[in-house]
Amino acid sequence: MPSTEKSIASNTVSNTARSVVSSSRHSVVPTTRAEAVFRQLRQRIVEGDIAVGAKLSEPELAKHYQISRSTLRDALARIEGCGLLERKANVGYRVVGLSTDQLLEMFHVRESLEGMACRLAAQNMTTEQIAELKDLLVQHQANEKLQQGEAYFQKEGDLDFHYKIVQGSDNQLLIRLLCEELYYLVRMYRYQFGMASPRAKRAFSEHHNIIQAIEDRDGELAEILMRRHIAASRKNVEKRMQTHE
Amino acid sequence: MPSTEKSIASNTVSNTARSVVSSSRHSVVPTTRAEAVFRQLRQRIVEGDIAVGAKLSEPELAKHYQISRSTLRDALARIEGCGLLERKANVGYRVVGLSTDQLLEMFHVRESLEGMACRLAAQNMTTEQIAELKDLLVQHQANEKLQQGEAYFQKEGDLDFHYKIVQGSDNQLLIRLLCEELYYLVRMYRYQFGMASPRAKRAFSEHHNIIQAIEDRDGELAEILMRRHIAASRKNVEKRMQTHE
DNA sequence: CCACGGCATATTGTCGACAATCTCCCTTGA
DNA sequence: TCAAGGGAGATTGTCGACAATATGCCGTGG
Repeated sequence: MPSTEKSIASNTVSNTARSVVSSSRHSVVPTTRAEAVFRQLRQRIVEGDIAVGAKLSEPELAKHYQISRSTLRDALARIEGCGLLERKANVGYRVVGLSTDQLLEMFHVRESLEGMACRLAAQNMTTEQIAELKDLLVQHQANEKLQQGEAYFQKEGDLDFHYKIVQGSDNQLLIRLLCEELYYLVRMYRYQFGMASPRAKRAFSEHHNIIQAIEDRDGELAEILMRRHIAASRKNVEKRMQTHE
Repeated sequence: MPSTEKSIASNTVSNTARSVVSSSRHSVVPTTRAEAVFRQLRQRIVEGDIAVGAKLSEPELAKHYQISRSTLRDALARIEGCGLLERKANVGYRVVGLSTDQLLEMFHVRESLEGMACRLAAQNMTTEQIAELKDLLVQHQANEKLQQGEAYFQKEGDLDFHYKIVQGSDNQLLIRLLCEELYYLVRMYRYQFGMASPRAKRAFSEHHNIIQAIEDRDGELAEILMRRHIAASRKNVEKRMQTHE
């Protein structure tokens, strides 16, 4: 049995509903020092504990984690693979910047990639996976009724929803690109920009329709709905950008 | 002048037409040992000089390139970022395997990603970029007439065509995902499977129509055409799979 | 004959130190 | 005052050695 919920469980604040929906991610225990530091550092960067655009000092970080620079550099290289760090020769690593342009770029990539994932999910998801997906939505609904307005956790739940669909695509490459590269960036943006969505209710409805299309095994429709769902989020951001500028 | 065509020049067979269309890629000179070995090793893996699925011996490679294991590991980590290597803790790096399933997965990802790239290219490409794209197609046509049947080099040119469109999308994330991660895998597959396309003429025609849609700034059509173009290649492979099985 | 366990070997993970390069500041001169 | 050049300091790149782990072989027992 997979008995590793320690580090996630240490997030004692949000245990009410969050761990229920997020428990399926990252279950294995780190095997090596570099791997452990990799995960810790990645989380710190995602959550904004290390500022965007900040330069990382190898000596300082190595001392902080009580590891050698070699081990730290191994960890940093992995984080770079997640798209969270940039490296320049003879200069070092730097947390990627988060411009609104980049945010829109991500939406475009997600629109195409998750659209395809949704099409494949309609084709490949097992009935059990679909049932889990529906359960997730029910939990979200109850969750939303409990703490309405607190859109933040709903948004983390939103990512779990997208996560499950991508997993259901049964396309390893797609899963890797989205779950191991893009979604960390997405989460970093959400921590950074707050992302109090005024679209909560509509998003729920859209999620529901997407599940319906998947259940009907209508891949074409499922893809269209997912693309519109993400495009709507993008347009929402674009509108707010124009307002605030 | 960039004086690093040694290992490429050693490929004396294909200098006739290949360097003409592919010369624009990767022109900068490597700055560090790790970077240099990174590029050499990546090319060796792409071209199949190191067999797929083969395990890489760090001591052996370090000795071969006359560098320390630390430097080599740096290079290997970068190659892993290209999706060409897999790493297992306490076991080491291994060249990724190339199953036909994975090949189909790549087609699906490219269909969605390059479809979006094409849509954005229709929107963002400059007239000069479009002109370059047309020039490229003209070169391919002349090239094809010269060595008709030799579909292999045409295929490398095909990748240049897709490359230019992705660049024209003006979406840095998209460019990174396709040009710095997926396309190396694509090229590795082509070296491995030969990929003597019977679709050469039709592909030319499809390329032409795609350019036309981009020139008309019809992003919607451009995306559809690109997706069909890639889907057709996928179906072609699927058909051959059924035949040979 | 096969399955299991332990040992020898080789490989990977980690460490600390040195070399090469960049950054910043200060001096110098116009 | 400002621009250019040089030097001190700090940071990254690279190296070789040691420790921890996996792999394969061999012997033992059933």
